[in-house]
Amino acid sequence: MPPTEPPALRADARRNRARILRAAAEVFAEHGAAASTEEVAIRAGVAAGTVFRHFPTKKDLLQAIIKDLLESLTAEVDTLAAEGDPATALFTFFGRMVEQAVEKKTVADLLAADTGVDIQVAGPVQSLQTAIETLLTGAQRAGAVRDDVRLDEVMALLTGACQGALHAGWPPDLQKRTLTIIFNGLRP
Amino acid sequence: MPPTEPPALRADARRNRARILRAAAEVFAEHGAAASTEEVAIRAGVAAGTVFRHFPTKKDLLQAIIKDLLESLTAEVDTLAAEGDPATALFTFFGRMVEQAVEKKTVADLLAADTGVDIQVAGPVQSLQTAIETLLTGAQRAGAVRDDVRLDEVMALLTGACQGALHAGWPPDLQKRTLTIIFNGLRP
DNA sequence: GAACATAATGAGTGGCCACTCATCTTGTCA
DNA sequence: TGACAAGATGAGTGGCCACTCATTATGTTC
Repeated sequence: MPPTEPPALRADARRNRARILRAAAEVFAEHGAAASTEEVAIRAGVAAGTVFRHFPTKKDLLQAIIKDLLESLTAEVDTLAAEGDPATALFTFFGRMVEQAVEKKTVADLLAADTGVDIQVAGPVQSLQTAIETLLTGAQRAGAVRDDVRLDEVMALLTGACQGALHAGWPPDLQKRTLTIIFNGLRP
Repeated sequence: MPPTEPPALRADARRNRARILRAAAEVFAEHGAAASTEEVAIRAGVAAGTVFRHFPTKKDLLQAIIKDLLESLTAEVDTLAAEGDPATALFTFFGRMVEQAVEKKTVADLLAADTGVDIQVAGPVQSLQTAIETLLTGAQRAGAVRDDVRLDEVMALLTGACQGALHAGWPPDLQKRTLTIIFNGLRP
């Protein structure tokens, strides 16, 4: 059996935990992983100690946020894979991802391995990758992407575009034009 | 007249200044802009105070390094423009730049505007851009790049590739394959 | 080679930030 | 409703780091 379920949280604890997660998502999105835990506590309307009671380490907090983010991205990919046109779904996702990167510094920190992509988030990362792989093979079957393009190249282009867009602050139309070039490179 | 030339440095001061610049280039290349000034001082074999005598602010030191880097990159572009095949010079430079980014975190910090691309380095940045523009128009005249590709798109792809390569630590063959896709996207 | 300006030194200083803990508060449950 | 465990609080603590300054050393000049 799993090593004994932890006892249920008290009502106020559950409420505060949720507040902290919401606040942290906002703060890290705005200021990146460099934002202070104090800032998160303030935004959550909670004392600093409370944050550390729920997340013993800043890294734990960051990884909780990143895990959520990964899961929502994976969900988005799954939706696209199920409902979208296979010939364009991959490209649509690229656009969405770059948009997100510009508005959420968390995305960049997630992609920049140094912040600590640890065993804790390895699973979600894997899920996202396989979801994207589905998009890729779908696009290839539809003849929208060259057959010799591999997943790691797609991931590389994706991280490059996100990092570039965030750090250099690409305006929307530059995002579009740049992605168009990349898409051209992917097409047969 | 320019507001009075500062008096010549003493011999030891000149020597130490050079040492500090060399040490800083190494340290920032290895650890990025986050490296401490203390570390630079140690590597230069000099007391911390001496570093601050020559560069009153850490930012000043960083910008001096970045300025050097920009100038050497510009020189490299100029050489390529003068000697290389216009049809491939732009692509060659892309490869060189990404290589550099992987081995020098300074490059990434330079491209990540937040570290402080200030008026101080605006000139060198401009020079590099115009040099790259020469490469671009050369490649377009040679029919190697589509005519509707603009400089800002090339810069965006370049920063994206560098950021991605550094942060995700692309191995050399992934660098090559990814750049190939980008080059495909640029071709007519 | 003495006098003096210029430079080097390194032990502070202050600020920021992750993290702790003794104390007080509050939800829970009999 | 009272007792108690679980939780919240916020003033520390320690470590790191940019930057300072009184003191000491060294190049330069006549």
